[in-house]
Amino acid sequence: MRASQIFVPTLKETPAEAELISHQLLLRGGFIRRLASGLYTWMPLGLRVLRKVERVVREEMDRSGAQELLMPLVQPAELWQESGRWEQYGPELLRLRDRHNRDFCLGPTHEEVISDLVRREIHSYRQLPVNFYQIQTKFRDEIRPRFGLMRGREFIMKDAYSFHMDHASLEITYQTMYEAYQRVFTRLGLNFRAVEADNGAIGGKRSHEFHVLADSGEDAIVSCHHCAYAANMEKAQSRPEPAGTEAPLPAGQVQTPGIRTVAEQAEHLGISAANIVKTVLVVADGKIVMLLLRGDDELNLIKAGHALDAQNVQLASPEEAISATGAPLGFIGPKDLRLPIPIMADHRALGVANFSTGANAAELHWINLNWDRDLPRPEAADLRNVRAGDGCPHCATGTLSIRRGIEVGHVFQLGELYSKSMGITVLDETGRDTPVTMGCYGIGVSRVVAAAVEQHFDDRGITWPVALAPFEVGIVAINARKSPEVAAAAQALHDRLEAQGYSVLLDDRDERPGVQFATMDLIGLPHRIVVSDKVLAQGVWEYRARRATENVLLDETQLMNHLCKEHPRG
RNA sequence: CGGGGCGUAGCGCAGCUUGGUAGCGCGCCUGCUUUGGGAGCAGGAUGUCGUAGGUUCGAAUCCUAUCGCCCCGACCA
Repeated sequence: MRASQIFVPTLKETPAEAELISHQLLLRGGFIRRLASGLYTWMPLGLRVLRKVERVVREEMDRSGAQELLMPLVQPAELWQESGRWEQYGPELLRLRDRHNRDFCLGPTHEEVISDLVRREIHSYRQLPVNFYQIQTKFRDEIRPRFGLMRGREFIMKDAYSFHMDHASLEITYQTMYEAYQRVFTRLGLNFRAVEADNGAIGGKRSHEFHVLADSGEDAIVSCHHCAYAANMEKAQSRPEPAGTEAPLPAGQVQTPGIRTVAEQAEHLGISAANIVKTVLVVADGKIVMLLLRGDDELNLIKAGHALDAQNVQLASPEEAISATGAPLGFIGPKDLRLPIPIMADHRALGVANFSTGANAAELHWINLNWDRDLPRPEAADLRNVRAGDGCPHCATGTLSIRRGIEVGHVFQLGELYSKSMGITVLDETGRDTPVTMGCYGIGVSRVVAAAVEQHFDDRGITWPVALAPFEVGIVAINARKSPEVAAAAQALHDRLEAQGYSVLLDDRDERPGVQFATMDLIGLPHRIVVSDKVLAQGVWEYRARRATENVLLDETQLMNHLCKEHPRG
C-alpha cells in the first residue's frame, strides 16, 4: 500500500476532547474519528488494526472448537421480558419502537438471543456441548462514555456462549476458553493478567477477568508476587491475621465533639485507626444493616452484597442513620443499640482489642471495648478491600500488590440462570427434560485496540505490537520526487516485501523527510526502512525498529532475515 | 443522576470583564525556494462566534432558555 492511496489524516495538535493517551494518539494518528459521545468511526488505518484483533480472536476461537455465527443487533423486547432483564437492566439498555409500536432494544449482550436459538434448535444431550460465538457490535447507553474507545457506547465485542449437560462439561469448555484467551492476548503482544473475578448476583461457580496492565486502567487488580494468585478488587481476599494479644483495659466513654471521621477520631483519642472499629450503615434490599470494619479498612459494597445475600447494597443516608440508631453518622456503634439491627463484622474488625467505636449518641465514643467482654461477637464476613502489602490468601509467604488494569476479557460460568428463566432444556439419556448449563465468554475487541496503545506508546506516538500494527513495515522514500532511483528502489523493495507476505506502507508522498518520519512514528509501524540516495549509494537499507533509537544499515539478506525473525510465519 | 468546565475557521486557542460588526498559530490553496526529524518567503480562501429568544441604535461580548461536548463524583460514618 502506498501512503498516497490510504487516507490517514494525522494531527499535529492533540484534540482537546482527548484525555487518555490512547485516545489522543488514535485521534492524532488518524485511526478513529468521533461522531458523537461514545460513538466512533473507524478510519482506514484504525480498521486495519481492528481487523488484526478480530483475526487473532477468530483464529483462536475456531481453534478451540467454537462456531462462529452472527446475531442481530436489534432484539425484540419479549425475550428480555422473559429473562427478566427488560426491567432489571435499566437505562443502559437502549429501547426503541418499530413502526408497529413493538418494543425492541439494541443488544448490549446476547444471552437472550442465543438462549432463544438454542432452545428452539437443540433438543438432545447428543447435540451438547456446543459453543457459539460472534464478533459483533454492541450498544450500551453508558452513563458516562469516556476515554474514546475505552468506554464507548457502541463497541465491538466477541461474545461466546456455551451449553452443557452438566457442570463437568462446562468446566472443560471454561478451561478451554481460558486457555484460548491466554493465547489471544499473548499473540497480541499485550502484558496482561488473568484474575479471579466476582460473579455478581448471577452466581455460578467461576469467573475470570483478563486485564491489560496499564496505569490508566479503571480497575484495581490484586496479585501475589510469590504465587499465581490474582483477583480483582471485588473478589480479592487476604491472609487472616492473628488476633491482637493486648491485655484488656477498662472500657469507658469519651466526649468527642465535632469528630466525624476515623482520622479525626484517631487523632483526638491518640490512638491508631487500626484500634477503631468503624460502623457503616447500609441499606441492603431495603433493610438497614450495620457493618463493622477496622478503622483503617475500606468497605467493599460488592462483598457486602454477597455476605448479606442482597441484590442492592447502598450506604444509608444521614436521615436513615438517625432514625435507625438515634445517633448521627460518625457516632454510631454496635454496642447498646436501641433498636435491633442486624450486625455483620469484617474478620479483621473482630481481631481488634481495646477498640474505640461510636456510642450511639452525638459527640460520644467508646474506648477500650473488647469483644465478648463488652459486647457479643457479631457474625463475621469478608467485607473489606484488600490493601497492598496484605498477606496472600493462597501461599504462606507472598504479599499482595495492587495494580491498575483495563478489562479486555471475561470468562464466566453462568450455570442454569438463563436455562431456567428461558426454559432451555434438552432430553437426557433417560428421555427426561433437563435444564442446560451455560457459560459465556467475552472479549472487548475495540477496547483491546485502545488498551494496546495505553501499553505501547512513547513521546513520538504509538509503538504497536507487531500483531496489531496496521502495517508491519513502513518504507520512507526520501525525496522520491527528485530521485527516480529512490522512487524505483523503494517501490521495488515494497513489492518484494509484499510478495513475501508482509504488509507494507510505502510513504511516497511529496513531503519533507521530517514530516515523513513524524508520521511513521506517530502511526507506530514496527519496522521502518529508509530509502535515500545516500543509502542506495552504499548498497544497503537503513533499518530502524519503532521501539529502537538507532538506525542499522542492513543489506537485503540481512534485512529479510531480520524481518523473518520478527515475524515467524506458519 | 450530582458537581465543575467548555462551545469563536478543519485542529489548537485569543477576544467576552468594560457591547461598536472577529483575530493568532497549525492545517488548507497558489507560486518560488528548500529537502534526513512536523521548512522559509510571498500571496490567498475559509466563520450563520453551538442554537433560539430577549435587552440595545448596535451583541461573539449582557440576560434567558436550549442543545452539544469534556472532566470529576456517585466510597467509609
